[in-house]
Amino acid sequence: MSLKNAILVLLEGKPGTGYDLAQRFRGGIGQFWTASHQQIYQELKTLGQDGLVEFELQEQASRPDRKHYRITAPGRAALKDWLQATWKPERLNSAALVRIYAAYLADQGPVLAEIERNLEENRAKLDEYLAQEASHLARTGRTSRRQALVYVSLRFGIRHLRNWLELLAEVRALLTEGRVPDRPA
Amino acid sequence: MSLKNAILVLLEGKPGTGYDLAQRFRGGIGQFWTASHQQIYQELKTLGQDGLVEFELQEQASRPDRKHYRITAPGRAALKDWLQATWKPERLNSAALVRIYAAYLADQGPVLAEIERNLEENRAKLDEYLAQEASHLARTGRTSRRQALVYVSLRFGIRHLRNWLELLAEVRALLTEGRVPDRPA
DNA sequence: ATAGCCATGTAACCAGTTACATGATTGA
DNA sequence: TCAATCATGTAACTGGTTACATGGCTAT
Repeated sequence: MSLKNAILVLLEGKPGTGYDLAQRFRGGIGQFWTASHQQIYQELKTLGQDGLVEFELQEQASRPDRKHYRITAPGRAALKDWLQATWKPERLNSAALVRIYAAYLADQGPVLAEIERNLEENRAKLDEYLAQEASHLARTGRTSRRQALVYVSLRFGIRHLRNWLELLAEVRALLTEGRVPDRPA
Repeated sequence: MSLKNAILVLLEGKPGTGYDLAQRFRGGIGQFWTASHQQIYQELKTLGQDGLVEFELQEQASRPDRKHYRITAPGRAALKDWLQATWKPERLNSAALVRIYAAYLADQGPVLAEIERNLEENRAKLDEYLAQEASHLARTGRTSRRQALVYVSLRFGIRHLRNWLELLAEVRALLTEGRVPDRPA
């Protein structure tokens, strides 16, 4: 249900091929929704059958022909309906958090190694996001509603990463030095 | 894969019926992993076939007999292996974030209504978590590694909720007053 | 040469949701 | 009397992952 709408959001922003969409799911909206190319091609097919998107064939020598998709009027309407519908409770399933929660059942070595790796990864991602934020703040002139929403979403992502980093640091301190935070979060 | 291990974690903590587990998935570990009773019963069946859990039938008059499950030695071993394995990248899929990201395509009314509802819900949940934190901090004496991990996980949950609340507040300010945050997150 | 990008897809499988089914007990 | 709690499950469906398949172009 939501993959469908995430695709419509992307195509509303800018038409493109399935391949393009797969790329775009790695940055921007990819913070909040991801999809593999297999899923995307499938979904585009159904969306096409339902008339919510349409494509133009661009023939190419030596490569598969490109299908350049764009959203249709019914597609826009469906998307708007979904955006205005009531949100249903989300389930967050994080294997990493389960592993941390139960880390007392494991040997420290391998767990700490994973934590280190994750700290690195998330620090790098945070730097990226911070750079994006800086470039937003450097922009002069009034911001469109759309840009503003992208920006507050980015802020959420930044704080989310910081939260993760803090968790990982606390877990590391706990496993290595036995230190437990003594003041409220 | 992870549902399986989440169940093993729960049973490691304390044996119980499928019904019990469904309850427990609402508090504590339920912050990070949720499952419906249908999933749980299915999974317990397969875990039983694989010898990772076993059950004792407790007959009851007038109600379905209870199957009291507990983890087995091979179950514990499998869980430990999983806890020590390398973490694979997680995909976070949040429909709510997609809706916010694309809210500029919708009428404000219904979106703001959902945001209000969500603010309420999350504030209530935050209060619960804060109460749990307070009761942890009030506890005297040394904490076991296990309790400490539960505690740092809880702290993560608290900060996560605060992050959500901040996002929702920023979106509301944006949609109602057109106010865009002007200082870094 | 070898890896990575471009560009599409199918098939088998695993995970999760929704709907259906039963039925006594307890408390408001 | 109505809703919630206890206690189990099946069946159909939808969503998502993994593996497989093709094949030229470009940069190192």
